[in-house]
Formats: sequence, C-alpha cells, structure tokens
Amino acid sequence: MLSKKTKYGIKALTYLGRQGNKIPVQIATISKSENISLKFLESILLTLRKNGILASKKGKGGGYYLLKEPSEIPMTSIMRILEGPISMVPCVSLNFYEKCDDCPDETACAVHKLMIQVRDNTLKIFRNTSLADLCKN
Amino acid sequence: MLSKKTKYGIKALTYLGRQGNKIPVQIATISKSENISLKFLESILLTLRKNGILASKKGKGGGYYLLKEPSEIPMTSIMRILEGPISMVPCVSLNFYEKCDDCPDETACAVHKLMIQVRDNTLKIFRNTSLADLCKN
DNA sequence: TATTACCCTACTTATTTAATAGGATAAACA
DNA sequence: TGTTTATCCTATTAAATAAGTAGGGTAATA
Repeated sequence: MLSKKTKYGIKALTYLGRQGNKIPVQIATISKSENISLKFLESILLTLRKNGILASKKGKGGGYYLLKEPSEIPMTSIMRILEGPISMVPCVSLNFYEKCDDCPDETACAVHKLMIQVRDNTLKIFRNTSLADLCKN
Repeated sequence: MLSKKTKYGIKALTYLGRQGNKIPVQIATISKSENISLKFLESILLTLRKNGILASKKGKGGGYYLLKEPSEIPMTSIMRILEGPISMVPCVSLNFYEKCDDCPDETACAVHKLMIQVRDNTLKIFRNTSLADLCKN
C-alpha cells in the first residue's frame, strides 16, 4: 500500500508542476487546495527539498518550487524518495537490497522469482512516467 | 511491501504444491523446511483453509493439503487472501475499493491514474501465474 | 484411552505511519 | 531596524499494523 506521505507528496509535486513557472508556492496554499494537513505536508516538502527535487525561499513571497522541469523528474525518483523501495520484497530491490533471513538460496525461491516480474513491470511504468505526465489534464 | 505473512504463506503453498499428491503434511515439517515460526505458520495455514485453499486432517498422520490442483490456484486468489488488495491505493482496488478522504474528484487525480496502470500490470502477472508456476524448478 | 496434530481466541511486542508541537532561522518590507 | 511572513528542524505522540506467542480445546488415529 502506498503511504499517505507518498500520495500527498505526489499531489503536491503535481500542483507545483501545473504552475508551470518557478514562482514559489506557499505550503498553506497547497495544503488547502489538496486537503493535506499543513504540518504533515511541511515535512514531506522538506524531504523533497533535501533530496534535490524542490527548492524553497523563506520569508514573504516565499514558498516551494520545482528545481527541474517536470519532464526531467521521473516517477522512479519520486517513489524512491518518498516511499522507499519499488520492489515488494527487499531481496529483489535494486536500490534497497537486503537478504532474506529465512531464504538459504534466493535463486531457488519461488517468491523471489515472482516478485522480480512484478518489480520489472512496475519499474517500467515508473521509468516511462515523469512528473510532466501526471500534470497533464 | 509484502508482509511476512504473505511471503511465508506462498512458500508453504509452494511446498505443498511440490508434494504433488494430497497426503497431509504437518505444519512442523513445513515450518522446519522453510524456516518459519511454527505458531505463525499455523495461523497462516488456518486462514488459507478458511478461505478454501487448503484442507486439513486432525490427529496422527494429519496435516494440511491443497484442495485443488496447483494449476487451478491463481496468484490473485492467494494474494488477496493473504495480503489483501493488489492495488497500491484503495481507490483503484477492484476487490477492496474505498474512496479517498482528500480527493474530491477521483477521475481528476494524478495518483489515481498512475496507480491504475500499476494495478493493471501487476494484476496481469498474478492472473497469468498459478501456484503450479511457482512450484516448477 | 493415550497420543498426535490441528483448532481457535486472546494477548503481547515491535515497527511503522501519520501526524502535532513549538520554537529557530531567514527574507522581505515599511 | 524592527516587524511580519514563511520556511526550517527536532522531538514527541497517537494510532494502526505486523509479527509473533501462549495455552488450552477438539478431533482423529491406533
């Protein structure tokens, strides 16, 4: 299941992407428009900034804005920053790999094989989708 | 992320499927072979039985066995019983649909559109895979 | 009738998620 | 220069979920 953090983050990024320009948007504006708790959204935007997706400006007229063009931001980046691994099990993760405690031989594991398929398909979608695609319509 | 419940459940079913026949296998046998806590596995097999995947026999020589041929058990069933929804958000779920609190118009939601794609792809894999496929090799 | 092995409810513990609180810092502007 | 505005940042908490544990009950076999 997608966490609310990720869901809210994507919605906020989509909102910013639809602005089209790099004029800062206040957290409160996004919070109201997308029905997201202001404080929660604040922490989400903070992590997006720390991970190089957003930039911010303090004080009057301040707010958050996208660092890059929406078309330059793949969903893989957004998902990995907000949600973590794209894979359903750590043992098939490309960026967050971890060995399973119970599995002596990973290549013989039925779950492993199945989840590689799922990962490859999901990855294909996220790689072929950028924030710009979400902003359309 | 896939829960351990689901992972262990799939492993246990694969173990049973590889037996080929309908001779009951004891929980303890599977527990040892697959490195799964006996008590935890017990509760997992119980839910699989209550959901029509397994049958059991009590007393000496008892244990669990598959009710149907592995080829007759699609991964969609197993996943829904053990993990719940296949979708990443409830608002795109076919079997566990729920409206989002924050979304006034679901058809306009960027997250919704993206997650429908992911769901369709994942569903395709699970529909085209049966327990028999996992038992091969 | 003793043993075996599943049946079933309840409980506990750990982890993660989803916030919330509250002050610090920096920019704009009068 | 001082006030307002809005982000920055750490810490805390509440709720939900996941993972595992306990322990007695029930049915089948020999």
